[in-house]
Amino acid sequence: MPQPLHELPQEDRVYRMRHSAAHIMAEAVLELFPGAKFAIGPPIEHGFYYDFELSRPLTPEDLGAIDERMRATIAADHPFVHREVDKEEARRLFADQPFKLELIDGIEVDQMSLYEHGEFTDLCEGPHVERTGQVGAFKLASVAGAYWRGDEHKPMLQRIYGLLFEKKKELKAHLAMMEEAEKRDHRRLGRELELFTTHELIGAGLPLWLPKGATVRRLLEEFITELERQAGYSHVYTPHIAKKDLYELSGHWDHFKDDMFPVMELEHEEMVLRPMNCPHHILIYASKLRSYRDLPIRLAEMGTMYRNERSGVVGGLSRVRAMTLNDAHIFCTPEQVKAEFSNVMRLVEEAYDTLGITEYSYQLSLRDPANTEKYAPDDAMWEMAEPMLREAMTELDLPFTEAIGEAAFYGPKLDIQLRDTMGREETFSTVQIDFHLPNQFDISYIGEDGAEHRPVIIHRGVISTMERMMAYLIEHYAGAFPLWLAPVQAIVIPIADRHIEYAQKVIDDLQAAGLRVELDDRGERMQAKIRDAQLQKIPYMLIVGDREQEADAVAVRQRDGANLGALPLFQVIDRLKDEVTTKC
RNA sequence: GCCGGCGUAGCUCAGUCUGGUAGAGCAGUCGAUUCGUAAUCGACAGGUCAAGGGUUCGAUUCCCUUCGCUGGCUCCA
Repeated sequence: MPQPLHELPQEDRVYRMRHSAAHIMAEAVLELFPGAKFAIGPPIEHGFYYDFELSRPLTPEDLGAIDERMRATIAADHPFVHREVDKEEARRLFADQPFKLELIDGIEVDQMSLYEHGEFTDLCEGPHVERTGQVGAFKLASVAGAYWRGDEHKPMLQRIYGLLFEKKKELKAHLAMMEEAEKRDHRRLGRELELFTTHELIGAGLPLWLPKGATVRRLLEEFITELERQAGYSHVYTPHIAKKDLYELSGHWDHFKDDMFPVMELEHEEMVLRPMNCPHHILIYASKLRSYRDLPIRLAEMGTMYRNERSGVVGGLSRVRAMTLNDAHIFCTPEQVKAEFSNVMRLVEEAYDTLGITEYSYQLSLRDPANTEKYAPDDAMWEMAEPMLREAMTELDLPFTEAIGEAAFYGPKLDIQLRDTMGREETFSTVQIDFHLPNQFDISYIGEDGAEHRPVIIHRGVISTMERMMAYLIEHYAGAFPLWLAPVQAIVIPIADRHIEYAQKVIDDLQAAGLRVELDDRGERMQAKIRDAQLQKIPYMLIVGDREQEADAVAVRQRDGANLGALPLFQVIDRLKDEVTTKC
């Protein structure tokens, strides 16, 4: 006897509701589009989807009609009935459903599990709710294209996404949360706060950093560069282009060509924009004879590179075609790999801690053994590098998941994943163990024994690309950067024109103390100036009127609305400088 | 790259379905106001309706192409 729905844990109940709603939606689509072919429809985070092949594209208006049919099914409160048939029977039942037939052929056992409600039957493992009336609160969200079985060489189907929660209140809360998330979308705040912009004439994925955004970026770069300097890195500069031959040697041309901009023909050579910085750094390593005493050598650079991302994926700052990576390559002996790896992880933790990044996950990105042509062909290398990373993570006692097929072409990676406000996951930090490129470039060091040895390269990016980190931080702080990162740290607001002279003196003192300040000397009322400063998310508003002028003071209002009242100017300067130093 | 959706002033959006060359708020400029913790008042200015082509007596509106933005899919820092 199955357990009644209400006795199940909440997680299981919602899972069943989402799964069942997908069936109900498929039924509605089949009714409205006779002859529709349906593929798969699983529950997902926050809801469900179902993929269909239809005679015409779905419009947002179709969603209304589908929604209505679904509600009728829910009101009818049909029971979900489970039964099992053999393959032959299943093939007969789904004779006009090619996707289902393909699924049936792919199942090992002969027992086919079916779920029915009303007139609708689906090939499905379950489990489901008991009756259609139990599916909870849902809303059809969007239509999208999706490849059959996630393979871009297979036909593209139409996917309908739905949101579903057990209670209406939860659905409403989720919708409100999404609305809030939209307000912190870095593309929107980037425009409102004048951080970056784009222009058609420059091109997709090629953002322009405005003065305020550039200030934040420069501070980030200075921050990480200083951390690296303390951690024993040497910073270098290298050009953004090189001969194509360089990338033929490295293997990029073979494995990464599709992501590179087309070749530029010069008189006698072919040049390319670099898609990665490693070859340049390797040639710096190779520029002189190295001794084991020199290792590890840690070469770092804000490395700007160019990738010909497919047009459908670029957008905002998080996916661009010109990007600057907080890059470094550590050349070390095999014995030093683990220690260097844990040093990098410590650096990541320290950087994240200061930037206020607390939610992230570790992903061990491995090659896909079933698809080895995507990767450097040296099996022995992979068999050595992958366990090395796994062991290092275990020794550091850090939890991680493993992702098959996510490795770089030259080696496995440890990726650190963050989620944006809309819940999309992206790689930020990455640490890669590379035994491949040292061979390609035939680099070496002289060991204690006087013989040549092959170094290992650790590729690592700590705070990702400036673009992606900026996108993350804008959303993370909702544009309200902590004082040390704020492009404008304080704005001085004179109440009337007769206070401008004193306000200018306040500005001078603040600037002399190294603070980034602005003067609002517009002929507006103080309230309007406060409102504008508030919308610009400036951390401190320093208001000066007769009383402050008299006392060599400023009235301090914080971005969160707190009014600290009049304080002596020198005291405010100390307070701000202190807050900048502690980066909190 | 693929499947949808969208592109009207710097920004947010009316108007497009039912073709007759555009309107608001905010921002901007100018003037008045000189004000005590989230929007002072008034005037002015601002648009080859993304670009190109087609249909039409006539296209912002209908059709096609390109570009850009956007939600997904695939791919990735």
